[in-house]
Amino acid sequence: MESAYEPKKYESKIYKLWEESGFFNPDNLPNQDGPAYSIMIAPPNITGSLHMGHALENTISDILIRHYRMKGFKTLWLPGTDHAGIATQNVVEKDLKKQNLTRIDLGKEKFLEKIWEWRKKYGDIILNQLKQLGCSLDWSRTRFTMDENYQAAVKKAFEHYLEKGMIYQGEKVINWCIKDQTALSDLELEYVEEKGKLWHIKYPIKDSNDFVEVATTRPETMLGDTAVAVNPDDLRYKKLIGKTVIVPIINREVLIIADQMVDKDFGTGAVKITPAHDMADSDTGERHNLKFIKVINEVGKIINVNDEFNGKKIIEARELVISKLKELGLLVKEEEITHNVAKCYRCGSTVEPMLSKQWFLKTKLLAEKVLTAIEKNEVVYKPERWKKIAEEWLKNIRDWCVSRQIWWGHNIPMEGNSNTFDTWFSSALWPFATLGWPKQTEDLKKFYPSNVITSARDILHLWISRMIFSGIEFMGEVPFKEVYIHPTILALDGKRMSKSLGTGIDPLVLIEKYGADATRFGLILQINHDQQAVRFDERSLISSKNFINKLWNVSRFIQMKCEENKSDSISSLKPITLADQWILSRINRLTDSITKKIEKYELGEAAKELYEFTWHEFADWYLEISKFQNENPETQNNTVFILKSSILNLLKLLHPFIPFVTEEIYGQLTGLKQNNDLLIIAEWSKVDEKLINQTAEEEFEKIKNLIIKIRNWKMEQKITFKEIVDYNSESEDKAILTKPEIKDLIEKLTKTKLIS
RNA sequence: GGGCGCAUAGUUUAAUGGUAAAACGUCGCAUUCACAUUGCGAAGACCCUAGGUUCGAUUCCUAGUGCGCCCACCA
Repeated sequence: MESAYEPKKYESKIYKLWEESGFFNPDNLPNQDGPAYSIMIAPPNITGSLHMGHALENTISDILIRHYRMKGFKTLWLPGTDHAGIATQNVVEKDLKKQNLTRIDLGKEKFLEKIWEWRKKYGDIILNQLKQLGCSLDWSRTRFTMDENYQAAVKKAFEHYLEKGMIYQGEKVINWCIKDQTALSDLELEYVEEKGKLWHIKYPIKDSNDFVEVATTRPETMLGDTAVAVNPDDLRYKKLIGKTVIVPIINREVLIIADQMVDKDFGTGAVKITPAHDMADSDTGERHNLKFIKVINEVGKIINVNDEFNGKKIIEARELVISKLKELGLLVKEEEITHNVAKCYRCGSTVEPMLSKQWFLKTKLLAEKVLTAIEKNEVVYKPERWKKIAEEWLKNIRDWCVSRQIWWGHNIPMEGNSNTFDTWFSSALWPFATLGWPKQTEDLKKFYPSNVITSARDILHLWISRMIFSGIEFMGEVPFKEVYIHPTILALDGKRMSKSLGTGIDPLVLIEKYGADATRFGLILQINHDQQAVRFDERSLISSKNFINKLWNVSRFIQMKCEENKSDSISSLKPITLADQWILSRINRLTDSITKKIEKYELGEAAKELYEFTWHEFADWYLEISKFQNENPETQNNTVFILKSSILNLLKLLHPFIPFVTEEIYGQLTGLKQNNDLLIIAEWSKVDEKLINQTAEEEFEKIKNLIIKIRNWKMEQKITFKEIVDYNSESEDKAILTKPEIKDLIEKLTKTKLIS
């Protein structure tokens, strides 16, 4: 063993060893009778490359999987990727643009061919990156959301909903992305704060010289106005309710209606209603039976108005409306305003609400079933606060627009292939479609429901809630028992890590710099199971790298001692020193604590404890003491035995966190291997209650403190240890070290680093 | 507008109803020892502000401020 651990020398070799062993696959595990433990990966998009969120999330899952595997469970961690409709279509379109081509030029069939080619070439990059991180995923079960079987699952789900009358086609106001040419669901919007203008416009009241003043940020939509609404309790407008006003420019006569949705205090307190181009107005329109007049089309141009407006782009129409209003003297004022504008979560362009014929899934009953399951604790959220947030959304759920007008995706069966499903419609089936559903497979029986889903909070509704209702609907059972929402990784300044802002950190660069183990450990060290966000600090990875090197050298030392003393046939541990009792007690306590922490998702806490123990208890104290215990024939055998068993135990406890280096050490420590097997399937340590010894811990603590006092004293007085001893023996009455045993102990300690 | 989280050393984070711990950084000291990716030591914190509960608050409560995030039909 070299004196410094070099991750690059070992990591790929060890990963290969694991893959060849077959132990990532539950069917090859030695204990076939063990209970199942399964996790379905949150499938990364095929367009993606590994980011810090992935690195953290998958490290967490890998820790859990490795822990339970060692505990004898039949563990399955299933990998896969998501076809990611809009995202992928965008990427390939961009690629085509380099050759000055659009998807329209190619036509649907050719374009889809291109996407499949693209996916073949780049789609698995991210999975290979997970291998570099050390993830013990069962590659033999890798799934893709567009696989043949998965297509069957989506089809089956649609037919099921159709039969039950839960899915319907309807013309409703939906969010339309003009750039991507598709409908989007409510969850696929991002609200961005923007500076805009609020225009105050006078609408003349019919047969009078009076006006009603309305305010709008989108004046072009007045071309589709079919009412003006006021709050029924608004005294200013009470007498106007029921009167007719004339929408300027187009001179349409519309009614003034009363509706609670109007906020008296915003703008002028009177709202123009455009049912075909606003979500809220569409609801109002339905309540009051208003006409829906569509004036903006799918490509963002004006329709159904007149020759002057038809065919104009939204922004041109807006300018024209404003200038005409000015001419008419009906524009009261332009006000600067900051407001939230809905953007497409994929391309960032402004979303236009518009009337459109789409497929909708009725979600109310589905959501109610999820709420019941949550109430019955069939699915448990960790940390608990996410439960409330999930419930809030489920209680206020709206029907889900599941059709998309993009080409890349699952075809909607009834449609003669023109529309596709929302990517999330297929992702919602992930926990069982990956196991073979709708076929009743062995895997489905064994591994459904999974134990936990590990995820970022931003897809709590988009994905997790929808998986739960799909699971209940199709499998009759929640798809996972626990939802663990891990913290979000922020940049050091507390801002979001994002590629576009250039604040992202590439985990692969970190792996290159510090090794996969240090990257994993450094990440986990920074999190707290309860926390919402973490400011990523690279210094933690430096500490971790040093820690791993420390572990490496501790092992090297023990290996040396084992070679010096080959008698490992100790039948009893007597006589046993205080230090021996202490370390045995401590390591058993540690085993208990780490096991509990992992199972409660307290991984950061566990990592900190392992770091502290390995370095500052085992290495700093026991290893130093072992040096003189090793010189005494009476204590030598025990010491070597305890060193061996302790490091073995520590390697097991550390393995889920830093799998590569622990596996390598395990392999190198001659005589430590059990049945010549790999650490990945070594049996997780059991706590030996008999060895937990409170008294020994307290006694040892006293000696530690004494030694620390001596160190301090020595530093302050700037004298050597020899001078302390000499001073002591010269004058017994002035002695600092009165007890001869302590003097003796400290003399021994000079041979170590405890006092030097 | 509603909700959630956070606020502690220069920095990133712990813990705690009895004035606080670690890592990195800083400053000393050590060096043929498994490890300089090391060991030992030191300096460094009015624990965000204001009230309240309490014998006592950094910790519990309330309000405020700042930062981060989520939800919402502010047109």
